[in-house]
Amino acid sequence: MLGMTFVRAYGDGSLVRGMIVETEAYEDGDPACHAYRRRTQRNAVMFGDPGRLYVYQIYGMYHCLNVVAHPPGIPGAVLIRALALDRVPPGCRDPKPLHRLAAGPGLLCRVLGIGRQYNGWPLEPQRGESFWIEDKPKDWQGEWVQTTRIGLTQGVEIPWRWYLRDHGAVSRRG
DNA sequence: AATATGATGTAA
DNA sequence: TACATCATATTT
Repeated sequence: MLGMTFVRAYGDGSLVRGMIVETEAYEDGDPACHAYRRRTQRNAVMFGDPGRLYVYQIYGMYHCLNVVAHPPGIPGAVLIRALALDRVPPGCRDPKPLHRLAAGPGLLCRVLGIGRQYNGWPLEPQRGESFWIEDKPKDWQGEWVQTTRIGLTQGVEIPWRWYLRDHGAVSRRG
């Protein structure tokens, strides 16, 4: 998904695009995955159709955005950790430079107004508010770096974080 | 530059 | 009790 573009369409028809510059992956059998133990109300979307949004709240004040990645019945998702936005989203009051506005999973949800109301939403254009992902150009080139995931206490050693090398919108390097 | 802490809701 | 975070404060 690195290099692809996540698009947020608002009810008034305006769009904000963000190139995906940092991701993490979570799957069945992975102790850091919310679906590690069993299906619950919170993680149910991860057991459903791929290409839907899995949005959860974390630490009481942030949300994180994932894309369901496996066939129905097999939990797994990709956490979008950072986006390089093409413009300042409507209503944004964060004074940081554009390339830092979505540099982190909690930040990108906050600045794009993504909360649990979008849990389970399909990734496809539709009337009103919607979300989709656009492929990268055919000639697109980018070098990525693979590391361990951030903020975990379980599955710490699994190297399932990727980010675009030298991109300013990455939340942190290393 | 690295480390600590508080804000805060909800799932396990 | 722990947590897929972030901003701010404090210590190296």
